[in-house]
Amino acid sequence: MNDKVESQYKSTLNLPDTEFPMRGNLAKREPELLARWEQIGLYQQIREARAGRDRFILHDGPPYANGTIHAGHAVNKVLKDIIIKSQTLNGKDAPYVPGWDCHGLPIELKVEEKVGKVGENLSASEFRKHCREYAAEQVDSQRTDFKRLMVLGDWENPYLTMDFKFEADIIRTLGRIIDNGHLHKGFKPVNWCSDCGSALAEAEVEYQDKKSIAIDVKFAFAEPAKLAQAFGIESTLPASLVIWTTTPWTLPANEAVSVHPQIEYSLVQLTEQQELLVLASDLVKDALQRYGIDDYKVLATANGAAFAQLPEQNEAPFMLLHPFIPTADGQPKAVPVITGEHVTADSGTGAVHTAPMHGADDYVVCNQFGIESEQMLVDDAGNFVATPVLEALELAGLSTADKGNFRVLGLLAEKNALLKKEKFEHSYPHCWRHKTPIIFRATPQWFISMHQAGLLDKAMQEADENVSWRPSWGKARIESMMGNRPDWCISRQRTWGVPIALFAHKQTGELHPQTPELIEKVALMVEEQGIDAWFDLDASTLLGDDAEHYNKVTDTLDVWFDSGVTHTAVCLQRDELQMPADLYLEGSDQHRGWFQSSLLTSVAAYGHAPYKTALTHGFAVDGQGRKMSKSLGNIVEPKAVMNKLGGDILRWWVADTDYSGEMTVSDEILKRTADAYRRVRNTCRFMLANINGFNPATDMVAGDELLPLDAWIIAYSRELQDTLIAYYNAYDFKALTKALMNFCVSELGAFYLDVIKDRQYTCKADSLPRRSAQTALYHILEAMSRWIAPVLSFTAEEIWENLPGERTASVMLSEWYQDFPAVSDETLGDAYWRRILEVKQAVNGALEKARGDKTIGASLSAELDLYVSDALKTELEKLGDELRFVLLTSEVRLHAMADEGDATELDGLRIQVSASAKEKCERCWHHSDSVGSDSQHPTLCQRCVDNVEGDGELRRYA
RNA sequence: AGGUCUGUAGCUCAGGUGGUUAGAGCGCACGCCUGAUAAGCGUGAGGUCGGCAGUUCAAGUCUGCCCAGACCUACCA
Repeated sequence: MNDKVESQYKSTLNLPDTEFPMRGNLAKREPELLARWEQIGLYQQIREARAGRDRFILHDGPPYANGTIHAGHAVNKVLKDIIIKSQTLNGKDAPYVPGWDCHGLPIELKVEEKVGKVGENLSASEFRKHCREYAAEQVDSQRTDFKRLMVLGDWENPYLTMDFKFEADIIRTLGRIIDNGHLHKGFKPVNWCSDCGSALAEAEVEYQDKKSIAIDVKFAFAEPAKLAQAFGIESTLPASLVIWTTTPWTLPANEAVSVHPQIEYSLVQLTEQQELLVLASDLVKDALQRYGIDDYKVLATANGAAFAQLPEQNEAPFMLLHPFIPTADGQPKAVPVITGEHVTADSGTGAVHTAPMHGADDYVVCNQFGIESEQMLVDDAGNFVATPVLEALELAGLSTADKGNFRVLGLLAEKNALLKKEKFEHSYPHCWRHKTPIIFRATPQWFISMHQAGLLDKAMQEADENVSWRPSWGKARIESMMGNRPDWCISRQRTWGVPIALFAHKQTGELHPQTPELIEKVALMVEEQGIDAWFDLDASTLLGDDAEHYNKVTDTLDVWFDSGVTHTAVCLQRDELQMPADLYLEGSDQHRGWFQSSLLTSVAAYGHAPYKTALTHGFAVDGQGRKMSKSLGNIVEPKAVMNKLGGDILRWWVADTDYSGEMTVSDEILKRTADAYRRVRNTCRFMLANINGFNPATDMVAGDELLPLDAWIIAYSRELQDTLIAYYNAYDFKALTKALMNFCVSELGAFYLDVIKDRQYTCKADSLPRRSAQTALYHILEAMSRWIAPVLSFTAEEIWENLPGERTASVMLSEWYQDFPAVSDETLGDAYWRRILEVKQAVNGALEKARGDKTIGASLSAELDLYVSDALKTELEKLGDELRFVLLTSEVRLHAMADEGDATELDGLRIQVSASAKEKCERCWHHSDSVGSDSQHPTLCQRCVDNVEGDGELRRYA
């Protein structure tokens, strides 16, 4: 307290007082609030309170049930929560049912680490049990962290894609999509183990060194002269494109040769052989050396695009003759030269033998050019099948692993197409169980066709016409992605997934004629026992004698299908939800993911989109805008922020940041965020401290009795509320936080609160001047606690608890504040006070100058002489004697404009500041002639005497 | 490599249809107050509007190119 003696009159003041602490101590106290929410069943109470009201359905996209939550999770959940809470305050019934995506490979990998692989250490069924347990643990762990973010939802009843009922509904939805004619059976290359006789998942493949035979093979151009022209020269010599491969056995399945459009190729003339070869320019030297040819010359060069088909072209400019596969009429089979981005000039020849049945890249590139193989030439055991052509070539029945491979080499040699053959050791995929090399082999896979029943067209139409994409570029994004996508391959060769519960005829591959009924039967079983019901099922149980003719499909569904059908398994199943949902809200990556899988499955099953609006947010990145990564060490973990700064700080950050692009987080940003939070908090605290002793039931001042300044701030607040609600409804939270902040700083901090302090502290406790201001503060707090509730969920509740009067158990059980008193003052309205603020600003400038001169210190030690225009004078006189309270000075004298004082930024205003020579009142600190006029209180001014023991001073304006 | 998006003071953000010295809040510096005090009030200093070129009498705002970053394409949720 320094050496100053505390005034004996201090006890006669009404100083601010509140239990509401200056510092939030959020990390410690937020969990206490969460416990209380849980204890009173807040989420359920809100449901009951909003039962029957208009609904707002934000449907939760399921995060994957693996790993601790990161900033991206936090952003997503908090944004959802802000929307849910603001809609709840709108009076809507806005349930939030969180969910998790539980099947799939990442969980399989985690479980494998723990218990080993299926078939080695345990059965598939046991493995699935472990997966289920693991996923449940992950859900629990993530749920705890999500709740800690103060996200309100039905956490005790979330949806899990591994719930038996959910699994059954996935199968039912698949059935519906099949009924609508979208299912299609096709071929696609997968990892295939000839020993297992089955496809392997990526996780079942391990890489080991393998010795292969690498060969360089000539593919002769059908029209060599034309080729020479493409290189800009004339020649009639035979010409070949040379490919290099380590899998000779795939050559019978060749359908094309790929070159890179931008790589340069050389046309090389072999002097001795009198023929031309096309090789990537960078590889000419190596290749010819490999072939033992040193007598050659490069005739010309050209980019691949000059002699190969581009995706936008309808036909290939050049065809090659397959070295040994004939067509039906005995002529060599012709295959096109195409361009592919997968081609490199790092090794080989720069031209890639392309067999869509045996390579992933090959399949993709052939798809692009509409090239399809008619038949799979290799059987389940890895042997060539017996087609007439292969029989004639003596390939039929030979194993691709050895004899078949050698026979291909022989054929090439016979046809003089083999330039080189050598041993080649490389890393090659092997079956994890048999430790044998695998092959790429196209197998039957299930697809959802984009075209056969018009799915793509309808989905595009829905996206275009019936969904609002926000930001608007989301529409172009998803349309472009869907437009380019191939048929959706929904088959996976996995253990932990929902089965494609179908029976396919052993010979024809046709689905069983009773498929719809069978699917429902299976679904009922899965509903009881989970997906194991299918895997354990003996086909004869359902098919009877038919079983011998049908294969039970054991592929699992792509997990995107699982999460894609939440519209059915969740929105249609839960009474509190509905479909289509009002809003899906996910990261921008989900245009390719969930937004799309949901749209496609919904359109396929029901013919319409599952959401009315798709809102997107960006990714959390570091202060420099770079993605977070372990190696950069720039990861911001929600948990750490939570434990250090608190959830409300993190939530304010989410709200304050423009989520339409990348969202930057760093220590500095969070520090600024915490600063902003403290400002809002302290403003509320000051208001709470100043309604100390105010009982709204008995002390509230009626609208028409309020002092004009108080009426103004109430009217201002009411208008601000409309603005804030509009921001919430537009999901523009950064505008909201800025508006809130500005209100606290400008209208309140720098003006209203500063001005009313004198009245609050010095007037009689129960006087009209004080009660009027308290009435205003009370209304503002009632409104403010709701304004901030969707964002600052903890702090809002804290204010709520500290407000006087009967109220609900949580601010979230209320709606936007509607009990502002009707106030209207035409003469002293908003325009008037804005004018006063301009004057105050000019006065501040003058006071600051006087302070610099050491003329004054505190503004109450100053007196003002204002030289003003007639118009301004009329305005200022409206406040009479109380102008000094607004300007926070001891005295203000108004004069007609004259050449006195200093000019200000305002035209009609000149100001003279002087230090008051009058006595300072010990109690109110104003300087006044009246100090000492009462002998009982020699250190007080007259109005303080009135306030201490008289009837109290009168205030009419401020 | 391609597609989409983003780039305004140290930080977070405003800046309809191009038009005076580019704004706000925070932070920072300085000052005041000590009856909001690990607070509050005031004043002030900070910007090549990512860069370059162009259209125009005039561009942060239109066009092109470039740079940096993010997301998506290699079936991975």
